[in-house]
Amino acid sequence: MDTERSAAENPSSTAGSRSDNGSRSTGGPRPAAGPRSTARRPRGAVREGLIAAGLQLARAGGPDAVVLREATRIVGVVPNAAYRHFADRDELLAAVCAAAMDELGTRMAAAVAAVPGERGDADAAFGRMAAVGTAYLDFARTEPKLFATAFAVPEQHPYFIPANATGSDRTPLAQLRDVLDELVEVGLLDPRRREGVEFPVWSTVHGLAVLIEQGPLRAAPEEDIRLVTDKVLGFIAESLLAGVPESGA
Amino acid sequence: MDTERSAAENPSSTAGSRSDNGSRSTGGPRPAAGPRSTARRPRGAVREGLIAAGLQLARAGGPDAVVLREATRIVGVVPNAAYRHFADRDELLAAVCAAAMDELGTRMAAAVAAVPGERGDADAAFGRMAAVGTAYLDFARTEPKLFATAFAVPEQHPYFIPANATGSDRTPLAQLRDVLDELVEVGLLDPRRREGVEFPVWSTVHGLAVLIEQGPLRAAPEEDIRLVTDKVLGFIAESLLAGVPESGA
DNA sequence: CGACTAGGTGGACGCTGTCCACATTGATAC
DNA sequence: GTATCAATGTGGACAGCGTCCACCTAGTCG
Repeated sequence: MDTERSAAENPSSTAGSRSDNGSRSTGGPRPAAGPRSTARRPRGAVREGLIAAGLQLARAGGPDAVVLREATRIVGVVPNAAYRHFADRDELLAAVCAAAMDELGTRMAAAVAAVPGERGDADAAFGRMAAVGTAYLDFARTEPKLFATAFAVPEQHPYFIPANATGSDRTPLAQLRDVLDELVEVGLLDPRRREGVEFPVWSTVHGLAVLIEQGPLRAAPEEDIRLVTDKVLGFIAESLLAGVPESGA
Repeated sequence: MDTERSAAENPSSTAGSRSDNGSRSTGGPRPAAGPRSTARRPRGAVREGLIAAGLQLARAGGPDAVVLREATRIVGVVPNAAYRHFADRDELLAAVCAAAMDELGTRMAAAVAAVPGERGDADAAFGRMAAVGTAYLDFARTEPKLFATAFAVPEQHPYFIPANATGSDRTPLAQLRDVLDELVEVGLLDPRRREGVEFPVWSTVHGLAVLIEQGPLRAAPEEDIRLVTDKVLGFIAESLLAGVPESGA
């Protein structure tokens, strides 16, 4: 929540005693706390900082809270500085959305990795499928604004920016596909039903998350939410695994 | 680019052509065309007009395009006049969202009513279930911005405002429940699976609509969209109508 | 060493939501 | 019939926003 580079908390100085008056040089008594000098940060620092600041704003207030001027304020630069790194506010927002999506993917990957059992083990496969769905919903519930932001990419900007950064092979969809493949491998899912089945599953989980966090169900009491969630997840599992020879159990 | 704000400059106020102008011109130094009259429209006209204007803006640009000042401009009043009818912009937006949801419900009802066959007929029941889902998706596809608006109710404002206006007892959820009940009546859905099953179904259809219209699938080619849609709807139908094995689970 | 450029700065514009004080109306109380 | 009053419209103002323009500076490279 705290930015390491927030040295610019100076209170808005509307009619300020701006010390920028005199020319540079002269080794003047530059106030240490207000380094308003130009072009001194390491390369890419401002851009990274703006995205981080935008992410912080999005976490607190959703996509609409990603305000360009506020982000620059957090970073400690003047609003126009942002235009050296982003064409406009939408491009900044798109980068923030990508970062939010990345965080969703990271959390899902962590949840999946936390399920014990090697690949090939049926119980583990089932557990990982559950983990994928649960992590998705958990993210939506614990970080609702960030979840909304991940899916608030402005029009004209593509989803899943070919990120070279954190492994883009860990997008939510990729992870879902992986776990579905594993279900087939261990025999819990009929291979003939595999093709394209990620979309019904994704739609269901995503729809539930959206209805609960942003939709008509958002005001429902916690108990109802749990009931509905169980019903929906149970429906998916039942539908997916239907017609499979009961292995023990 | 704000410069392309464009459009909506037409002075066509949706409110009646009630010429309030001439009756009491104070004579002199007024621009003749100036709509300077005060408090003369029929009761509720401005409020209704603002909602209609907001709906029109939402249809074209989504919830963010519901700009208070623009709505007042369309109606032909000064911005502050809106504050006599709505506490703030969010309250106007909430009313517009309710109207958008109403339109969704109306279209669904029309689609359901268009399916021939009396209640009790299995084919008709199945057709109506399909109509509910298809109408939902059709609305999302033909009016994407309005669909987004229907689900963009500001926090603090409740969904499904108890509208006495257009028969809004036919909310999307109510219609879905109704058609599911009919499926049970005609024997297409196991009564034991009926309880709460509207939520998985709703989640799936809603999730699909959101993913396609606002989410990562929005840039997909039309053919893929159709493929995914068929897959998802098929999945629901199959899962719903499948004879349930006597597993209590 | 001088020129170029990436990246910072300040100022300004039009737009927005919202607050204030004021004006006019139609209805109602006397 | 007139005075009062709540409802409703008006005009002006403010801060905050995104964005454009002109300028300046630090570091790099020929």
